[in-house]
Amino acid sequence: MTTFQLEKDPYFDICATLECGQVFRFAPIEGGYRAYALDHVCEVLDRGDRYEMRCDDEAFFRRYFDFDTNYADIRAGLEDGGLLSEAMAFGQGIHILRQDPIETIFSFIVSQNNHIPRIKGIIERMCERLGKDMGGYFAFPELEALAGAGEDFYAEIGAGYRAAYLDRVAKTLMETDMSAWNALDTVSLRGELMALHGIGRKVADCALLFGFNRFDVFPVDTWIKKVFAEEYPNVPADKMSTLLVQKYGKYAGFVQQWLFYFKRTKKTVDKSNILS
DNA sequence: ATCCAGGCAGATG
DNA sequence: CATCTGCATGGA
Repeated sequence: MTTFQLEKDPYFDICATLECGQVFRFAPIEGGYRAYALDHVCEVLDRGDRYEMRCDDEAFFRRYFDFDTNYADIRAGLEDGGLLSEAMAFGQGIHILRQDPIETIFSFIVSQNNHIPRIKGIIERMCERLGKDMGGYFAFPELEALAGAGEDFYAEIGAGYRAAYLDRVAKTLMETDMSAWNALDTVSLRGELMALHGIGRKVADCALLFGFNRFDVFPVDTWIKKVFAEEYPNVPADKMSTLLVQKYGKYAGFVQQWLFYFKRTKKTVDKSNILS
């Protein structure tokens, strides 16, 4: 275990970064969060003027949390003085994590037509039963373990109809040379992902954004559909996604994440206000 | 209880 | 090319 300190920055907030919906393996702890990625773990503790990072691999988590990207520059060209600016202020501390491609592929297959609490549970059970025991937590499973588990395993842990997708994608990827994928342009790489059974435009775009660091994408889910229902009436999700990439350009993925977090969280807040 | 969730594949106009 | 339907599960 190593520890390093991180001065507070207006454009990084651990809560917003983990809770915004891009990642499922984390948990709040006393004074901060514990985040898991592949076989690594990091505790992020709020010390007022700084974050204290306690982790097993400093270089891994400096990259994972995307501390080298200049968010002020990215934001500068995107402000619109309207809804987007409001969402950007709300999600001011979001960093797009640099997650593992395999972990994002399987996580977002699980996510389709599903609730976030259930998604977390299914992924957690995948790790508990197929991942390496790291002593206190479990690693995300190796592709070989995912491919050897069988469809019935995924059904047992509650994956529902996605069980067949998970099994088939794992087995297909075992036969796939993914090493050339990083050299592909975004559209070609999306094609490779969508060729996998159970991965459509939305899951592919999430993997591209969170697992392959492609920002010229705009995953369109039920929440984003609600945001743009008036601006793009009766436009199917995949076409809406293409239009939004054209509109927001090479940083469209950041815009998507701000709007998604804003819309989804605002709804929750509104509900609790009504109840209280 | 009924609806719905970070959608997808397959079938049908 | 566009639209429709079934799908497993469980939280709200």
